[in-house]
Amino acid sequence: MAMHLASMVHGSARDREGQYQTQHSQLQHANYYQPQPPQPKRQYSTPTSAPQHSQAQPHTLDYQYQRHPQSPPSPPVEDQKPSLPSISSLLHIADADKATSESGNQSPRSQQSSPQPQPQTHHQENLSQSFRSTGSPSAASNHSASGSYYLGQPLNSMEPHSQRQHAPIAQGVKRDTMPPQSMSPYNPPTYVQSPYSASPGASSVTSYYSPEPQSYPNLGMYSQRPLPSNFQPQTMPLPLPSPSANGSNPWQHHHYISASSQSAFPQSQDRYICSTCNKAFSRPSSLRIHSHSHTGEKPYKCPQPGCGKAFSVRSNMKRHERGCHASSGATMTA
DNA sequence: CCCTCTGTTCAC
DNA sequence: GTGAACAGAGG
Repeated sequence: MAMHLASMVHGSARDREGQYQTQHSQLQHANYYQPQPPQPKRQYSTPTSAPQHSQAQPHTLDYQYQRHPQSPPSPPVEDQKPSLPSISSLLHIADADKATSESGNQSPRSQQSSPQPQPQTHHQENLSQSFRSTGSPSAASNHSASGSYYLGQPLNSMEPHSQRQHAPIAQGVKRDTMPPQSMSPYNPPTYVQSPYSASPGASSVTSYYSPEPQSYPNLGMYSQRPLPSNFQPQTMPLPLPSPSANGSNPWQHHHYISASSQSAFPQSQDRYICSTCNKAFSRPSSLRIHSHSHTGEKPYKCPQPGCGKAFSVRSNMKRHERGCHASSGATMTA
């Protein structure tokens, strides 16, 4: 797959000008599709789902979608983990004044490299990541091991259509307690690099697609649970506990579900839960697409010149083309 | 086995 | 006409 992506990335973007269907390539090309650049006005806003983004796509939430639930992008904070204070600084400190207790905070330079507002952020990050990982504190330190997405975005926008047909699980769980701030582990401040290809792991991981102009809200937004839809979410130690404070990890004792138990449940069940609306999906990709409804992301733009419409779902865009530009465009190769 | 992509279908 | 979810196909 990786190679596949890679190949796509290579010769795609321009190859299919008419198809603009290389999301993969998008990650490399900031302008994924926009055959026609001039589209100053917003086509429309989605009143239903994304109240806030009406103003602009650049959302507050970043969504770095990593394709591997189990190997999320190593957050920059981790990457650029506060390196130990340089010896010189230490010396300096010891020498001059320890009172400053520089050691207490991040090394000065680490801050510059990773604009981490406060250590807390890091904490919460781990927290949000870990709590669903498996409850294993160790997982917290390296959430990459866990396979969990979490869709936790500031928007409280509940699903407009409210769980269309199934709202199996999580319904009972109240995430509202989740403060937006704590929700986005990887906040924009964390990445200052280009919004595109924001995925920190882009370098190493085949961070395939990051079409949106704004970096992905990231996995922080999603939660993948190894649990069946019928499994009660009560185990979810979500919000409140501020374990980091006292060191006693709440997750520690709360066991999710044993492997054996897991096997008991069909894995095909909805395992990916949108933390925003608690809707469950059986596929990560579905969840990702779904997330667009919350974020208002519309990565797929109608290639037809003059038509600035954008869609969050590719097939919808295609359909739009067929329907609206069938006669005019016919750019569709297929 | 898991994932993404695409087309289809439903609901508004 | 469009948003959104599902299911099948393909990798």
